[in-house]
Amino acid sequence: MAFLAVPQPFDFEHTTERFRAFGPDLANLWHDGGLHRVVDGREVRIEAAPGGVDVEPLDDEISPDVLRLLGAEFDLVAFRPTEPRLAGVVGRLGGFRPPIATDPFEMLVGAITAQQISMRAAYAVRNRFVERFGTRAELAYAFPTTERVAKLAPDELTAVGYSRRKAACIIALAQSPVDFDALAELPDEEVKAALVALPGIGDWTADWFLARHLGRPRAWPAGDLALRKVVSDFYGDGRLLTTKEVEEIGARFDPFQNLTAQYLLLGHRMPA
DNA sequence: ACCCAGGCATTGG
DNA sequence: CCAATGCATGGG
Repeated sequence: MAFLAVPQPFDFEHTTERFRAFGPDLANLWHDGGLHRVVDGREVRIEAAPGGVDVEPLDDEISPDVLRLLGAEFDLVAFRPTEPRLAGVVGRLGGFRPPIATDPFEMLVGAITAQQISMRAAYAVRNRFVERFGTRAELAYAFPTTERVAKLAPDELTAVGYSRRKAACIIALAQSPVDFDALAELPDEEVKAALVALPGIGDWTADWFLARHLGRPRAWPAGDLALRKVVSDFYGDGRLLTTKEVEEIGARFDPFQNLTAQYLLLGHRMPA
């Protein structure tokens, strides 16, 4: 068990809430007070420690992924909103670092899975997918690889609960030659344009890719139903604001739209 | 038995 | 730009 320092402020429980909130996630498995994930073929356990986390095993291959997973790259020191409603949430959830989804394929498949259906339903479907086509290490599963998924037949995905359209899109994504390393070098709008050109990926999925995989500060998934609800509740007039209205409201949080969205959503899941 | 859930693609105003 | 449609599962 080796100690890994995480930039302060940092709250392990708030940061890992996502991996407990919607039921278990077999690829990011909460077990007995710690988070288990397969990194480079090895299962890693992460648990809370003063000033950071204890990690087992830990080496130079693993630590960058763990730090990204714990949202170390976000600038929480600069994120000091003055707007009262948001400031209240940030004060209450201090040290929350939005987790980065380190693997782009896993992130996009997870997002496609969650399109339109409830998070509970999405987790159930995705876990069946991970269990059937992934590789179990000890407790956690390595997410299914693009190579494996590229060879699947649509029926194998509908069998675990995907719609025919989602099944086709996930297989097409696995077969597509998209270069995620190259994408990561592009500005937000160009990343979005490249992703939205792929079947089954729209504004919502591309925005969450910017937010949760690339950690782009200005990512703002204005079409997200849960975000629309929180923003409507805080800044609206009683009705559910449209995507376009939420998009416009995002400007007042510039350049911290991503942190704002994730704090608002966590605040919504963890009421005062 | 419905209805809604952290959408998308398509068609048609 | 907006409205309507079908899709799959899980929870209320």
